[in-house]
Amino acid sequence: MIRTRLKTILNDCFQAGVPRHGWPEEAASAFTVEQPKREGQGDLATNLALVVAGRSRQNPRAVAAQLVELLDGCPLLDRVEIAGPGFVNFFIRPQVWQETLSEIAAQDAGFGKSQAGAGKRVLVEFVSANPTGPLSVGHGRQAVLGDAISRLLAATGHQVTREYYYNDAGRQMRVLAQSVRARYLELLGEPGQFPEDGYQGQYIIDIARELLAEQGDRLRGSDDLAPFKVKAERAIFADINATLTRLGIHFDNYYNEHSLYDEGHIDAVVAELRAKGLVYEQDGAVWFKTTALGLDQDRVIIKSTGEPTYRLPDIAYHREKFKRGFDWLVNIFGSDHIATVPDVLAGVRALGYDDSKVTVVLHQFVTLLRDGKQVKMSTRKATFVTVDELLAEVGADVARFFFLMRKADSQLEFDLTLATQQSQENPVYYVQYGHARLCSILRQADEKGLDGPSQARLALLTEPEELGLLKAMSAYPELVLEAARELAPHRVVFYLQELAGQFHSYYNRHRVLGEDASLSQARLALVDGLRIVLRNGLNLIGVSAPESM
RNA sequence: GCGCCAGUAGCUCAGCAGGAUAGAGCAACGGCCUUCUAAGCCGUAGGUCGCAGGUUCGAGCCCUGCCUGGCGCGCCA
Repeated sequence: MIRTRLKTILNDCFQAGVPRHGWPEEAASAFTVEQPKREGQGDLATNLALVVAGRSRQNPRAVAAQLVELLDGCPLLDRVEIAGPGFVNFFIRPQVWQETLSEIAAQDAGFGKSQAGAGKRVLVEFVSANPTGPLSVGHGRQAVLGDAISRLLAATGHQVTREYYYNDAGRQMRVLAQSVRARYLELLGEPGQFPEDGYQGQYIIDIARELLAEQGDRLRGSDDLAPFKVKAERAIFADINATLTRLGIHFDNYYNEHSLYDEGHIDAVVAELRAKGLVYEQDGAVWFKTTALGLDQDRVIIKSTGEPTYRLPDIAYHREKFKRGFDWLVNIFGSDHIATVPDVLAGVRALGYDDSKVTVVLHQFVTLLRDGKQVKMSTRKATFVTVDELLAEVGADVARFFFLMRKADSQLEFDLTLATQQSQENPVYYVQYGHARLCSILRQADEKGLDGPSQARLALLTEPEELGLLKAMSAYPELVLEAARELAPHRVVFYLQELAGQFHSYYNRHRVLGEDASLSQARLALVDGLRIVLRNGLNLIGVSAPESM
């Protein structure tokens, strides 16, 4: 917040410096304002002089001196210093930090939100697991990541639609239906039908058992897979939705791949690509000439059996996303889908859409760790750990927090031993406990009949820890903007851990409710502000902010 | 063979559009509860940022090559 204000002021100074000192115009967007790492280097610092000097062969310290002169009389600043190779360090007046508390209190739940993405319609596609089985921990990571990214985008003013794309036709579902039928027949005393690549999980048997209860043995002789497919799809989708709900995730829309066929979009895409000379027949299959679009090999889009490969509906689906009027398409995929991305983007480009409006967030895999040892998982043997099993152990808050502790690019090691500890080692509770503590102080003040938080004497907040907290709180809106820009919710998680830590430290050193009534009121204002920021941050990642623990 | 991701403290990971003397949590060691919640705090120790070059005022971050691990390279999704 303060940083942004200072940046604005520096932009003005820069514009003044261009004619007056011959600063190079093109450096306008290159300089930054940051928090220095070390004590004594001010509250904020800029590399403006270094950037300007680097592009105009001037002495950086001389440019810094010119900047300092231009800044003369700035109301935010207590003093400025030129340091090192030409950094300009800013010492902000304490009052400026203290006043942020009034803004936080006034904005309350709105603090941290912005309109940076106003008017931008963005579609976030994630999970998109076909209904063949319960969600695995890998899906869990994706679900939480997609949801948190959606929250970040919404908090920055984007108009967000969360969408789940699925396919209930095709080979996978056929095998699923066959698996259910085999289990059904086994229950009727006819074993031996289980398909080679069938789904082996217990849930298939459960579905078969339900089917048996509902239908008796009347499906025994039929060759029709439809009843098995329909039953399995319904049961599994209900299960998936229940899991997502437990994780606190809802979708605005479920997009069925099949509708792309029904509405003729698949044929239309093929026709369009064919008209552009990007399609040809070979070996009985239809190929998409991706080599003409800069890729290293052509790809089959319709198999010789007449069935499209996943690629074709994927392209048609993206075409529909654009046609539905979205300005930005964000896809969250597991890294095993990496190979499909270039093909889809090529298809989008070939159809005349701007593929720079598609952002793909690829996340790496999840491994589970228990007692320092990796938990072995296999999809085929259905020995993978499901999100439901995970939730039964650790709960939604912990699951969400842990899934967001790493950036998407990093593999995520989920330490179950740490996650199940209801104690100090667990970072989730560390942050939540901070919030509960803050609420507790406010409660105590209320119960003791003390005067509540007051903005009247904020000037009393002069302890280094207090100013440190105010600075951190003031940085929250920028943090949200950056996390949204980078689609990186882990930034919020790290911020919260840091802020909670600063507060715990402050709490142990200074007393909020003390003898001095004015000081207590000012500190209560600080406490209330912290409560708001921690709560808003936790909301942003979908983790609850308990008022007591 | 090719593509993408990763390689930073014993372990798991941050490092914010190239910035100043590289950070956190866990584990280890030593302290702090008659006072607003000890699910907390304070302190100690811990590093050739995979390796080698390059770019520049400045590189963990950018470029090139190599090494290691993960994921892919299907008429599976």
